[in-house]
Amino acid sequence: MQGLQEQRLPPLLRNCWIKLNSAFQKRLQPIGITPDQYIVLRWLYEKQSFQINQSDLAKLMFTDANNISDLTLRMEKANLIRRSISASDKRQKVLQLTKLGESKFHESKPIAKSLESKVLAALNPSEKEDFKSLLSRLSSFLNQSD
Amino acid sequence: MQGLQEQRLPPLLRNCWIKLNSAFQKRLQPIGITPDQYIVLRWLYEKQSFQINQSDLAKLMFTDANNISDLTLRMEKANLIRRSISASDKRQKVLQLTKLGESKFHESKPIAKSLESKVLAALNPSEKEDFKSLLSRLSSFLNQSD
DNA sequence: TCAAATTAGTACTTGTACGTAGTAATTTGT
DNA sequence: ACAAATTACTACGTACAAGTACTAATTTGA
Repeated sequence: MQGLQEQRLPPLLRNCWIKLNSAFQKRLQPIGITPDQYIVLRWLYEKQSFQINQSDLAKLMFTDANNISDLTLRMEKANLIRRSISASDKRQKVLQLTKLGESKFHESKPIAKSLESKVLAALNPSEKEDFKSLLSRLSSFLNQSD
Repeated sequence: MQGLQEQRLPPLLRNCWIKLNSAFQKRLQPIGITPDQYIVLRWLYEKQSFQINQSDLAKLMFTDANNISDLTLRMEKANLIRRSISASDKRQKVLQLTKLGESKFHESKPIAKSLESKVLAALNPSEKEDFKSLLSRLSSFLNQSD
């Protein structure tokens, strides 16, 4: 009962994403954060000079308010971020890194980089660009066209 | 606060997979099954002449015994499949489509096909092949190299 | 042959995706 | 100015990914 080599696009995409995410998750385990939490830390670090609220973060991460609400609640409990009511709009919660969050981000960043390099090493330089560009087009297409 | 156009491989992969899966999920909603359940129905239909147990299915779907255990339990409750103890090895559960499962598979198949065509329409014919071949190589690489 | 290792499946936990429905704050339109 | 619409966030439910720990059945090896 060996698995056939799967040729269809959806299972190929699924498998690439799940395995990549899982590899990252394993590598982050000693640090005690998850891949999604790393992405939050990265965005908050890169956007430090802006006031980022949960709805901004949802857009940046191509997800929705529900997921961000859960995710940021878990991260607040883990003392990775602070959530404070915005002065200008009391509906909004402004997100900021804590010291712990920032330090875990710096610990994690080389892990993320090295995994990405490792994966891209499976492709030669021109293939890398082709692949990213195809993924990028597909991603835009899927984001607009439901 | 507009989202930057993301360039890194992992978020691109993540977004493609999640949006594709979500589009499929929406289209399957009237039928009352999920994308993963569709894949199970498809494998059981294609492998009808073999005895497929949960561990076989886990390999075919590149997942593990835990997920298959949950998934097949839900599908058994929904009367989409039957799970019977194997005569030759009492640890194994042999999986079979029910009438309902087979009928929902036939209803879903055109939906799956049309979504795949729609997505591939974002790429021209040579790009399609390149893309699948790159995904396929990445998938193999990730499956072996942890 | 019989104890040890392996295999098949389940139970439980945490994190995430996504749907619906809800509250509270803010903006819009007349 | 004020009712209606919109926006920001939360609560709750189901499905799924992945880890650990467990039972029971089968295979192995000295």
